[in-house]
Amino acid sequence: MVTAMRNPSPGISPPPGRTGRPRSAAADAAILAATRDALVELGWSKLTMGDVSARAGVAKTTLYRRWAGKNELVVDAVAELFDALELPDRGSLEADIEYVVLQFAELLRRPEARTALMAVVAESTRDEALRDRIRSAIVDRQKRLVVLGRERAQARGELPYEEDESLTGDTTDLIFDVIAGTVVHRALVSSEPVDGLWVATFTALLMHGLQGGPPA
Amino acid sequence: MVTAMRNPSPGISPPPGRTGRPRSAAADAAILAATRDALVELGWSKLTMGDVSARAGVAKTTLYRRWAGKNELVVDAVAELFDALELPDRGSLEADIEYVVLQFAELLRRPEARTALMAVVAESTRDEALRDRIRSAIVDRQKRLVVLGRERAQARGELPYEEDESLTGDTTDLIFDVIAGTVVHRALVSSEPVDGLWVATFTALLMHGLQGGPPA
Amino acid sequence: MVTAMRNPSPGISPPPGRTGRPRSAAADAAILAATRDALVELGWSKLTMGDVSARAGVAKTTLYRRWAGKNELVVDAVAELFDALELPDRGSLEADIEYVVLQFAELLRRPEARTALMAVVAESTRDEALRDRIRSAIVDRQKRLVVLGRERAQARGELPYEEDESLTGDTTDLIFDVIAGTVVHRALVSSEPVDGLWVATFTALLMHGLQGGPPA
Amino acid sequence: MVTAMRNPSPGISPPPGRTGRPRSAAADAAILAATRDALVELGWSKLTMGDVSARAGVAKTTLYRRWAGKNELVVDAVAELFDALELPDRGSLEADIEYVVLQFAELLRRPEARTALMAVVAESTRDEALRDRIRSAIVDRQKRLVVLGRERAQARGELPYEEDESLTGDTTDLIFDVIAGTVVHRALVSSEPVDGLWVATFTALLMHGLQGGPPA
DNA sequence: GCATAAACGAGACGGTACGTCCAGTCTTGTC
DNA sequence: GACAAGACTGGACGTACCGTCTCGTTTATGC
Repeated sequence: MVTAMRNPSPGISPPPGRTGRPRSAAADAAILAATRDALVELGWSKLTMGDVSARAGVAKTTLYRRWAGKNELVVDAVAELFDALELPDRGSLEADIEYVVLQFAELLRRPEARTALMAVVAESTRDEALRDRIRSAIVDRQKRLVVLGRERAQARGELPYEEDESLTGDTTDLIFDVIAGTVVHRALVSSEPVDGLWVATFTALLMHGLQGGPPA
Repeated sequence: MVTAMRNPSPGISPPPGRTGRPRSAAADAAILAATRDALVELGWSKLTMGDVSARAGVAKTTLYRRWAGKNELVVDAVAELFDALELPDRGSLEADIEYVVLQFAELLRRPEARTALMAVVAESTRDEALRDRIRSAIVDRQKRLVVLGRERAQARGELPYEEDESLTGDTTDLIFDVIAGTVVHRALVSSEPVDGLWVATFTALLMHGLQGGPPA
Repeated sequence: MVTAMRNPSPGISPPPGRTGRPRSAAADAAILAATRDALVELGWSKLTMGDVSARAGVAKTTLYRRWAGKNELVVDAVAELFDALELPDRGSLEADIEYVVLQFAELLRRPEARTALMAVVAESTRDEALRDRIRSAIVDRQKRLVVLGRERAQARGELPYEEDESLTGDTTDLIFDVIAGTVVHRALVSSEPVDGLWVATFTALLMHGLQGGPPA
Repeated sequence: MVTAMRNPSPGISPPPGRTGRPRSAAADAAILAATRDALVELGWSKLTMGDVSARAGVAKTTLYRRWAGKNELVVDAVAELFDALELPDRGSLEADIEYVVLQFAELLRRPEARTALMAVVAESTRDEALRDRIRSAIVDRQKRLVVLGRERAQARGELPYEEDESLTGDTTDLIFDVIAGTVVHRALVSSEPVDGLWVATFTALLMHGLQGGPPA
């Protein structure tokens, strides 16, 4: 199982000054939990900072001392949900892919995950800093799954080793975009179920694509 | 060129009663255009109904008489952007796919399209009616491209005819989700460029996947 | 009994042109009745033109064709309530005064009368035309009661004949203002009951004032 | 000179809790002054909460935090105008009455006073709480003038001492209603000038009435 | 008897204000 | 100096009426 270390202190860090009352560590956890609860109940657009602070039993000031705004707070609040994805060895590349796709689809059934993910992506289209934050907190962290699956498949002989190592990253990115993008689109845009049958079909397509030879 | 008929009367339709002053048709066009302009300048989250009405030279009441809110308005405003996608015959399936992917990527470079699409999808995670609206106004309309490309490929002998006709729809949906989802994810989530090289790689993967034999 | 002719055609009169569909007489009555009903139920400030038109089964246009606005409409609607005041001969000046005071107080207990009277007076402080309309439609019409009561009292020998006829009007006005003003103030500003005991006390004060000799 | 203590905290009082930022005292003064200015310029019906807040340099929220609405705000804003009325000793009851009547008439020439007074009275016909507010903020406070004038007149021997003390309040109320009501009616309803001649006539009537013997 | 022309109902229109809600900041007293 | 509390400015919300307008329809007259 892959467990990544997370920065335990989210959002804005305090200056390294030493005097004064230290920040409450419990507050961070309470705030992030309250944010997830509020996302489930209210969704992104009706979630308010005041509501989160009230749920967390914390003053609004405390929120703004740690996060710049709703976007940043929500990214941090949902990022660790995505870290729960894992990739046990199911014996074959095909099984590994099916497993991770189903796992990802299940995550997207959680309202806080689906609404938060799309909302912050939408916001990030006009906000470079937010885009970076999403990438580092969510996207890049999950590429580990693709890397791991690929290494296993290569060890099993299901996939060839990349000759030109400079392309390794590109291929990883492509596979990641195909899997993540297709599942998100199926689940959230087309609004169709990601069930066993569909996953099998999709995986077959992907397997053929991957094994069809080195990309041009 | 594919030209689809659009529902000429967007949003909320007036009751079929015949009396009273008829609604201004010019207002609809002005409002949708103003919405797109505002999306470009302000983005989704800073776009306000009052601002749109002012740009369109129309009273706020007129907006609310026709659309239930910002979500519905924006869906209609951007839907017709997607109708501009087309699929001229480039001679081969591979070329057709590359063309439509590039075209789609170009559309997603328009700020009004990228921000609006993700925002309404985010909202639709808690709003069944909005989800239906997105599907009928945007998603389903663009599946025509997949259907057309596939028919051409079958005519050219690049793809087999589906034996079980009941699967035709499912395969169309899968291809659509893979193409649209992957491009959206690459462009908006991974924030990487959709350039010629990447398109060729992606297309190669897809071609192998499609030709690898009947799915399932 | 005093019955005054009222202008049967309220508000704005149509030009004396002869062709075209004539205005509905029934509409006028329905509108004024609807206005009074709405005043009772909603009061001045919540009464709306749209509501009146709906109650009267009439289009808003029809209202505006006949009255310039809410103020004018309401003045006309309540004016005739005040015409119902009368002054039967009760045998003495004192009894006549008591009778008319009680009658007036009773009128002011009607919500449409009290709210409409004060509201249009308030509006009239910034609207010369409305002030004139109130005066001609309401105030001046009721001075007849003072004139009649005074003539009777003079005939009975209870009051002297005014030697300087140029003062007759002034004295009428003064008595009118004292009676009407005091009753209105008691009922609507001080919010105290105008009952038999109070009326007797007030009348006694007034009697002494009137009989105390010619005003300086 | 009579100076009455005013409730320093108008409108809605904050809960007696002790935490949080205290309300700005300067805001109250600015708001009431802005309200009076707006009344002069716009009159009652065109005065808006938004306009007042803008003039006072204060957010609309701050207004609504302290006053329930336009009515309550205006009562407080004009109440202190009425507190400026005073009753210096002019040497005789007659002179005292003439003085206060002229003073009151002058107050009613101020547009903010005349329009506000009648408007809130009109509204109060359907609003018990507003009626109480008017009574405590305006009406009852000015009865002090009648009480004072009467005491002086009794000290001078111009008026008898009330034998039945339980009637003292009733007589005060009656005199107050007669004076205030008559002047208001003359000025605002009959729209006639309250000049020296009229005041002398009215005062003579009132003097005779008061000296004519104990009422009832 | 048939054209004329105004009145009529319906309801959309551009505006203005409403009273509420939330964002993000500031000002207290307490820890 | 962090914290809870809550008042602060500012701005958008969605609604309600205003008074005007534009339709199609109705209804007295006068040619």
